Amino acid sequence: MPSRLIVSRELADLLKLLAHCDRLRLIEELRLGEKDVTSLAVALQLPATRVSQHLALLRAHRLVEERRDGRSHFYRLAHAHLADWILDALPFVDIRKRLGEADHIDTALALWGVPDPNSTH
Amino acid sequence: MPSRLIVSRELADLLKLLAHCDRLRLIEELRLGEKDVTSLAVALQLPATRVSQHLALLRAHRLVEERRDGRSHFYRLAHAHLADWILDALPFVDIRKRLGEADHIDTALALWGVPDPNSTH
DNA sequence: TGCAAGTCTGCGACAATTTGCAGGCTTTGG
DNA sequence: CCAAAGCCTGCAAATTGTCGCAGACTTGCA
Repeated sequence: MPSRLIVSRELADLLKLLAHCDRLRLIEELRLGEKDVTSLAVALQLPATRVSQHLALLRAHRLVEERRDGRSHFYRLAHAHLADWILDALPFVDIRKRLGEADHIDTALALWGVPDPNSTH
Repeated sequence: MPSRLIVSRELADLLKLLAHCDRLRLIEELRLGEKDVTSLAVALQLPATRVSQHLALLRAHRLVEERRDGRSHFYRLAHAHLADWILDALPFVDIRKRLGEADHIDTALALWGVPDPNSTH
């Protein structure tokens, strides 16, 4: 009955893959649809090589899918609601860090196209 | 507008914290209520020192809370549905790995007290 | 007071990740 | 066919994370 152990290892691998600032931003960037490497690099202000390396990791674990058109490589999320699941983790973020930055989070959610659950209008 | 960057970093820190087999098992072990360090060590078949170190990390990020009774330290989840959120990630696990282990996952979910969504009876 | 159970922290060796750079592959356009 | 654009991979240095061990701390009990 090493089932729990096996599942835990799978989950840990998945979380390890997601536990990087750049990769999270990539996933959120793909929330609304596919983009090519250069666009992603520009959007995230990162060297294209790094973006490519991160995408290779995500691709190896089947979290993103690739489509080639000409010399551009377009990526999209393999699971449409992965980005949603990630944002669901926000309530678990240590509150101390949010002090003085609380509205940054709402702003960020808005920037990512997520309706603000605290807003009543 | 570095808001997205800030939120991504917070989330990455959180995921990094969760991205470890032992810590995930600890969290799932605490799903149904508080337990002391020795019980956890026995349940997970790990040296108590290691369990303590992992718990210290989780505590530092406010994911678990401590209660001392006598010489035992009891831990409980700070967010009751953290364990549920983690299991929600199972659909994102690379399917290749699940081949030949598919029923391990259902078994594990059952062991963790989660109703099997694939079962209709 | 003294000792043992239960747990925590600091430290050092080992292992895994990250990151930039150099070079290679494929496609487009001349 | 050649050159440039766009992207990928391999490699090595630097950073970060892991894990066991030794020692310290607190509590319960004699």
